[in-house]
Amino acid sequence: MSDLKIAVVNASERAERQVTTGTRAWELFTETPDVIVARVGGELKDLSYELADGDEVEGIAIDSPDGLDVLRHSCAHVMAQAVQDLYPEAKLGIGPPVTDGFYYDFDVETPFTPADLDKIETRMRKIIKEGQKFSRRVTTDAEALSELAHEPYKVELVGLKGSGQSEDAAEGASVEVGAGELTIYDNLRRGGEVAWSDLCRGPHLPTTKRIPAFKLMRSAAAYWRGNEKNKMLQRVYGTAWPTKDELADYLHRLEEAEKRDHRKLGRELDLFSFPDEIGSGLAVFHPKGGIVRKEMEDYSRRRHEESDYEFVYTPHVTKGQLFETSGHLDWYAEGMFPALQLDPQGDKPGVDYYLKPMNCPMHNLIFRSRGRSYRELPLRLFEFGTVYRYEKSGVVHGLTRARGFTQDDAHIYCTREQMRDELSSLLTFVLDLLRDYGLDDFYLELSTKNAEKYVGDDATWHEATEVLREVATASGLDLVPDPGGAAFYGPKISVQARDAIGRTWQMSTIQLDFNLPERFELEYTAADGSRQRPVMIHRALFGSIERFVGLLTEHYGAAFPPWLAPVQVQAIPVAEFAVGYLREVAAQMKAQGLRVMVDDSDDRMQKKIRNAQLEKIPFMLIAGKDDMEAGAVSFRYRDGHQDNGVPIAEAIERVAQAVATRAQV
RNA sequence: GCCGCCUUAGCUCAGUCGGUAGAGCGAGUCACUCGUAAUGACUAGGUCGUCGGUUCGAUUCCGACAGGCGGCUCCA
Repeated sequence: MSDLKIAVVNASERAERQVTTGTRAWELFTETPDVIVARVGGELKDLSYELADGDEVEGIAIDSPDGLDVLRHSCAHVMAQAVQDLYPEAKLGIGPPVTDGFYYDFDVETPFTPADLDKIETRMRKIIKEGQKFSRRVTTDAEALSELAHEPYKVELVGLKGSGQSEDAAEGASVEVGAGELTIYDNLRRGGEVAWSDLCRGPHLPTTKRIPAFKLMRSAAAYWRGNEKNKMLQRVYGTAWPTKDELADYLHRLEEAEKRDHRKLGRELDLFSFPDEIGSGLAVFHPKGGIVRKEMEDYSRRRHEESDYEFVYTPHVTKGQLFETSGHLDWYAEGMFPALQLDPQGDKPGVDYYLKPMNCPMHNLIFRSRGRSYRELPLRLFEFGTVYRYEKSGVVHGLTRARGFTQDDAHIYCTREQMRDELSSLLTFVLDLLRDYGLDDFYLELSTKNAEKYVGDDATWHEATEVLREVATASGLDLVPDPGGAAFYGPKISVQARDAIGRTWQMSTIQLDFNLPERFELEYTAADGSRQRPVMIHRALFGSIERFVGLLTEHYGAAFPPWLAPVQVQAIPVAEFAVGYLREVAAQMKAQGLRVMVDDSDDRMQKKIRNAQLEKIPFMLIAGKDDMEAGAVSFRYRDGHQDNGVPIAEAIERVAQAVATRAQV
């Protein structure tokens, strides 16, 4: 038996240790029970890993990002074991950790019901209680293939690994088969008996008992290897946490998110609806939602005016020829509503008209309507343009994924020399405007050329991409690369925003287009009299106004800041005698353009307060005898705090000020 | 588009093991006039998503379709 020199490291310290041959990683962490795996030389290893000379070992706690992944991955294994215990015919797909949880895919005859999930969960608790050991075993492709002969999907993964394709086999497949050696994990009962085995790269928790808290969430179908041509498997989603409290917090967060659902709030607060009679994915805005939307649009319009955009209007339908020129019918016909055929003559087909899926072809026609000079550039054409896309039935979702929506769309035509300044000021413009709507947590994504699918020459792509990268970097925001993510016609930056409860939404896109200027043969006359092709930039800030209304509804939980609130002030008389007095005050506020309602219903005051509270109105203005005698009013805010006896003029000023500064109250 | 689940009053939901339905909120009327989250009483409101099948009889069972929800795929 010889001695090994190893080092135990963590973020702040490094300790050299001598241990004997055969020492296992767990022996280094007996004092730190929250360590569940070890990182050795950059790779995560089971705690049963046998140390080698020179190893640098870091204990990974269960509540660290890597630790959580291991916990959830192990929990997925326990679930798969439970499923195969209960349904022996179930074939295993893959079972990786995901954000906040895990899933495992199964091929079963009949899909799981909620009652099945309860049974599986009960079985899992039993397995966890047994404290089965996750035991790693190295195997060969041939051995694995024979051992897993009854698991067709695992066999397929082993085959893909052999051909070096495991990385793109499926999202999550790399947790089953890695690039290196092939391993199987046996779950051992106390006596050493093998309870269950699964092809897996690991690492895992030491035992099933180390799963402190979990819950199965739902089952749904998913295509094998994410390809819709493949068979549908049944996917069971679960979540797992280092403590029961964290599980409870997580479930609470989901509940809170549900309360903010814009579809629910839209109905409750009478903002918008989706009448079946109109069709799936097509919204109508009610008066109150109309105010939110109009305020958003009005402010956006004003800012665009200040930034030298010119406003254009274009129709919603057009002859198919336009979309042949633009290429939309080649590339996106499936996503467009079918053609309307006009004026068929006997057996001769008529002319096909299409609802527009994008505004750019129309804007190009405006550019092309007469000769353009370099003196006009950059030319910025802006439109709230309503477009229609035939979204597949399963993806339509409230205002966020609709079949008819309005883009705050602009196309900027500039010279190649102007491109850099234009993009730079554009990004600033975009971020400033989003901030004015109350979003302030952003990062950027740079989508670059897909080598398989693109038009235009490499030099242009390179230049444009680098300009986008410089502009993005200069913003100081995090920049996430999205290699190969660009559309075929040009690279783009997209702005991602985090909302009040930490969810990210893709917001604005700024996209170069090398395709349409060619297809439409756009030209301007340069200073030297030559004809030049302009650079074309597509940009939308909200993407879709409907979606942005939905996003802000969820961001604010419908408690909009006063400037966006459908009703800014609800005036509530203590009793009927105060109605006239409040009408007087309300009239003065209305004269300043404020949105005020006087609740003169015969409800009791308490009920009126409750109603205004439920409607999330920013200012309640209450008056009774005391206020009337003092020429004052009393404020009550959404958080319940009060400010009594405020002189009328001061009260009006307070509200007007909040609206003017777009403050939240 | 694919898989599963769901659809009863304006909203949220009970209910009918096959014999045409009920609550709360909301709406309307009346009474009450009250200082910070629900005053009381009464009234109206449903061809139980649509169409077809089984049945003496279907809101209930079966099928198709539409719409919704959760995922998957997709998102110019």
